[in-house]
Amino acid sequence: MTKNCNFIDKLREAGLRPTKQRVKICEILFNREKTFHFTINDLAKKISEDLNEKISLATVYNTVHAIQKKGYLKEIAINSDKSYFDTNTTAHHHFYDEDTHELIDCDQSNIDSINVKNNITGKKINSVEVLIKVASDNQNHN
Amino acid sequence: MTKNCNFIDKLREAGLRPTKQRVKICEILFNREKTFHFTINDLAKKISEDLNEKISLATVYNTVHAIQKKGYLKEIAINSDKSYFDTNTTAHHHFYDEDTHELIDCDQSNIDSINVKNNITGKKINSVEVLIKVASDNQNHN
DNA sequence: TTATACATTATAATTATTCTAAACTATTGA
DNA sequence: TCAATAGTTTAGAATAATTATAATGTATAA
Ligand SMILES: [Mn+2]
Ligand SMILES: [Mn+2]
Ligand SMILES: [Zn+2]
Ligand SMILES: [Zn+2]
Repeated sequence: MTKNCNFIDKLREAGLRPTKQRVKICEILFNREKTFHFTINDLAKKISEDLNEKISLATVYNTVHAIQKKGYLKEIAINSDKSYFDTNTTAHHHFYDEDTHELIDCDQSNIDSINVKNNITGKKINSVEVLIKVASDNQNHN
Repeated sequence: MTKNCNFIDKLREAGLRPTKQRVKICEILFNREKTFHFTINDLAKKISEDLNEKISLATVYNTVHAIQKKGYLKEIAINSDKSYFDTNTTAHHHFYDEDTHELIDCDQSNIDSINVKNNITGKKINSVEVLIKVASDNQNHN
């Protein structure tokens, strides 16, 4: 998923037409070693930095959502200001740095597996995820 | 915190002038047996139902944020559409019903205490909370 | 190659939230 | 008691993220 291969086939397999814009966005998102946590704004900024041509904001939204619906991106709820997306689509936990507003993956081995003893009746569990909010150690002591 | 007492003293203790609007909002929020999870919109709707007089939306926002800053309300990040607030300010986990968009407290005894083995260097942990997303058992099987 | 379905785009609309500034009210301390 | 003051409420404007619209452009199947 993070190899420098062509995304034309990948997109096609997902039933998404491999347009220039989609291929470029996939390159940015998936041609990397590490997980990428981003907001639409982060991505749009990265596009305009990396690219000579521009991609309209509507297309960035459309493409990210299309890729997400196919299961290649995960949306993470951190605050109500904006949506965060994650190229790591596996079930995993996060650190959220309240100083930098940065999301950091928390290795599964870092937290023992969570057992929910009693679930809501008639419902099935879709995900169980931990959010660890961290901040600088030297805070202002009023 | 959930007794039918006067909120005039409570607000005053918190350094908030006990205005008519604030007292009314506190009654709605805290004069109840169970935890209340709500969005600003939920609360505004409840106010207009319960009350003959109206409270402006700006005041609802102002008041909820003022109460939250004093530590009597907690903000919960569930999705990026809107903010959720919680009258239960203790550290606790949640179920989120993706069908009804309802937040439900998860009893601490329902999940064994979570131990984060390795924290981010130079940061302190402010909270560790679990979000369990649930949905109806009988989903559409395409 | 051509028709068609799908995608991109600029721009408008929507929604949650915050800001502004004027009118109002609770509190303080003469 | 009662102004002076500081804080509060309010309608409405502004902002910011996101979604909708509709015209134009492009990928693909036949
Ligand atoms: Mn927010
Ligand atoms: Mn949204
Ligand atoms: Zn992640
Ligand atoms: Zn709760």
